[in-house]
Amino acid sequence: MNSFEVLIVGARGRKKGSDGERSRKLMLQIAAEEFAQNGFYHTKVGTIVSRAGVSQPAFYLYFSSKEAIYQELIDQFNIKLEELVGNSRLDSDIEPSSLSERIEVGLRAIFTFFEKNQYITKIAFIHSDQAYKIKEGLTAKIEGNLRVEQEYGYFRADIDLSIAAEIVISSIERLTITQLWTGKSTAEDITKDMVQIILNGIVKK
Amino acid sequence: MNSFEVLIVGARGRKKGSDGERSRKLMLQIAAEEFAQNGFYHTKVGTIVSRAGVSQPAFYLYFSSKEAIYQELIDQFNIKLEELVGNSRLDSDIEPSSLSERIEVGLRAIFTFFEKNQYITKIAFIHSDQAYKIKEGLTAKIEGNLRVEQEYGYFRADIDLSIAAEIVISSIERLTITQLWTGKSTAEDITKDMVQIILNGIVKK
Amino acid sequence: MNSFEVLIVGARGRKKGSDGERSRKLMLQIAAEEFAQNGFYHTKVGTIVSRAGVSQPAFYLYFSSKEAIYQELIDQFNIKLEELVGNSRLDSDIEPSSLSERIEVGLRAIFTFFEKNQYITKIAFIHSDQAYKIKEGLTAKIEGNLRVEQEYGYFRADIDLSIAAEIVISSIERLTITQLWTGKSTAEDITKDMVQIILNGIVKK
Amino acid sequence: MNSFEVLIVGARGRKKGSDGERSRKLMLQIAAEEFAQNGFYHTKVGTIVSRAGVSQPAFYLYFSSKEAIYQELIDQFNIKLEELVGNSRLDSDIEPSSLSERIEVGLRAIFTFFEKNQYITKIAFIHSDQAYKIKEGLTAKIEGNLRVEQEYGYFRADIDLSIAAEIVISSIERLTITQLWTGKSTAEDITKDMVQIILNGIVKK
DNA sequence: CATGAATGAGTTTTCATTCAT
DNA sequence: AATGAATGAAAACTCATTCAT
Repeated sequence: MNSFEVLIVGARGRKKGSDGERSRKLMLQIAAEEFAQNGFYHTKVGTIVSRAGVSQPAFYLYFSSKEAIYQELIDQFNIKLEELVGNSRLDSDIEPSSLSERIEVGLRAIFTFFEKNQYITKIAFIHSDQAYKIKEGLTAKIEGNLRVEQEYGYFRADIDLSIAAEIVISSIERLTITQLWTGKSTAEDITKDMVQIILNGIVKK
Repeated sequence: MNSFEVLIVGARGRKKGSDGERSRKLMLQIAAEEFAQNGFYHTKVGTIVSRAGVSQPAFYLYFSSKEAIYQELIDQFNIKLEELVGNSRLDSDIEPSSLSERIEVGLRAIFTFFEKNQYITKIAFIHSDQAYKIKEGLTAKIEGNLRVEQEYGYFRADIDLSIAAEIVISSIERLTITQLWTGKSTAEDITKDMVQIILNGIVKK
Repeated sequence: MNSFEVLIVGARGRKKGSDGERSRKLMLQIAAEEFAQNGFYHTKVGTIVSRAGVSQPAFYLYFSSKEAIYQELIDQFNIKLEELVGNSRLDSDIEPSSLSERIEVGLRAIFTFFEKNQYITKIAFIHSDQAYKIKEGLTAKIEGNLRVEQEYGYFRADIDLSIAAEIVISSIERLTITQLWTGKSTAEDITKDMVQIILNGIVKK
Repeated sequence: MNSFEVLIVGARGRKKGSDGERSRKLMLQIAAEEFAQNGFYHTKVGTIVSRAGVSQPAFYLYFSSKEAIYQELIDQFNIKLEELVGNSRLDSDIEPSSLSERIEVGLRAIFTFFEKNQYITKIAFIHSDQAYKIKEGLTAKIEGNLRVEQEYGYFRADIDLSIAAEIVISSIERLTITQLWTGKSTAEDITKDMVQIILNGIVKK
């Protein structure tokens, strides 16, 4: 930045990066909403910028393409998800709490996360092309956790844990959509019901 | 008509399934493949017609719009699904066969159906806007069936059957995609594993 | 027509030209209605044939193009109009009837003609590109008639008869549309009112 | 900005009438000409933009559709016509000038207006679907004016003024087309001739 | 006489993206 | 940091017309 530019910026009294960063954040936010509600193709760059009150070129100042902003939202989701599940290391040192309680902790965390991040979850986890990969990763994680429990002898040995993990992940997805996001049920209740069924089954013993 | 023409006509089968009907069927078939593989927006009418070896206007001879042919494929799925589950009346007179066997019958039928109708299932059941409604209907059906079993005392009374039904439907969807369509597993095996887990849970008793 | 064709026709038992001629007439009729009501561009060949219950190629069996059938309707109008005004030779041998009566005869004939031939009048006289020419011809005719009367000393010498003729022709057109075709007035009444005004003016003397 | 650029900008008039506005005006102008000369259907958006030296999308930057720009021209005509006739309030206090002079003033104004606004007059007043309505409005206005004169005793009481108004309006239209726009006659002369005939008729007294 | 099937040649419209300033 | 103005490239759709039978 040469002295001339400094003068300009000084004259306009900009806090460094402030205005631009605000536009950028705003567009991301609006894009999340639009993509989540209308999907990638029905979301127009024009809609995003006009809702953000900026011009079309402003969009390309911050995002290289429509794909890019979409991807950025997916990345956002991935990072947050990583923060969530990366930490939940249910490995070897299993706590003394009851089995279902332990599992509920993780499940509830996911539901709560999906509840709080509805837009990007919808985009990344439900609709994007990468949803398959993301779910695959999460499934592997869950399968890993289940395997630990199995090795500890909590679970039956004749269960195909990859199938079990798929059931868990798909149930999370669907219950999030049909129960959580519709307000029909809370993260707490869904978690309880789900764990109950998956751990013990539905058959009367 | 000389003998050569006779051959041609014979080869083309002019009589059975008029030319028009053949073009129509062909386009539907190609469209199913394209929509399933590339989605609605990436599927171009131009691709469908060129693969079908006809001109663009020919498309509009048989379908009023791109949306219309898409919807027709969804309707096709819905009709076939209705034929499948409409008949599976798990009514009062429950047979003496074992519980899991009974349930497996229905589940296997669905997996087999999804296996045989991969394209339209992908379109209608996985990707279309109406997928939500379709699943809702199927979920209700499953919940109804479960409720009958519950009334017969086979299932625990404290289970939320709507949640159970959601778990079933979402598991079917996911396992179809990850196991069945990838060839990782057969309808038979998936059914067995799924029923095992959902009926009895994964916990060692 | 060779003997083979004769056989075919004979076999089908067709009265010569009957069927085809009927289709042709029917299409002309429908076309007249459609063109009059919706104009040239909004009238589709497809609409004409489907209303006539025939196939598209049948149209081209009788008319070489959409333009051609349109032109044929205009020609129809022109022929009929010619029959009408060609005869009305108000030349030298002027009858002893009163001036206005003489003029009314011609005018009433035109209004009645337009009333009976609404569709082709609308097409040829109001909307077609040739309307200008047709009106020009009719205007010249009227001017000719007026000139005869003028020479006989019935009309003022300082009147520009070409302007007068234009006023007559345009009034006929407009009153046909707004009074006659809407049913607001009859040919008889319009004629009287019009002649009254144009002969004597509206000023109180 | 160097002195050359200054020249250019000056030449292009960047400040006054922004570039966009200029493109818009230009397209409106060209469209008026095209629609007037070739009609709605033979006028292609492609012709307008290529004559304006811009790309097709530029058209849609300023007009939502081909219909829209057509309508805008009609609106333009209506507004201008309203300015013209809205003011011409022939109210109670009729001036001492002669009757024909009074009427000539209004008529001449219309002819002059049509002469100066040939394109939009052709479009809106002659060819558009709304021409009928527009003429209806103008006819009512004229009839109103005539009625005032009639009440003042200038006109005969036995005249159907709605018919008279129709004659006036249709004559204006026709004489505009055949005399004014062809250059055969001037607004001044046509007005005189028309008023003469309509006020006093063509009969020698 | 008649048609089922098909198409050439447009035409409007859309949208992400960029240029010049 | 920002934008007014513009566009390349496609896409869906239409319709008069014709071919083969």
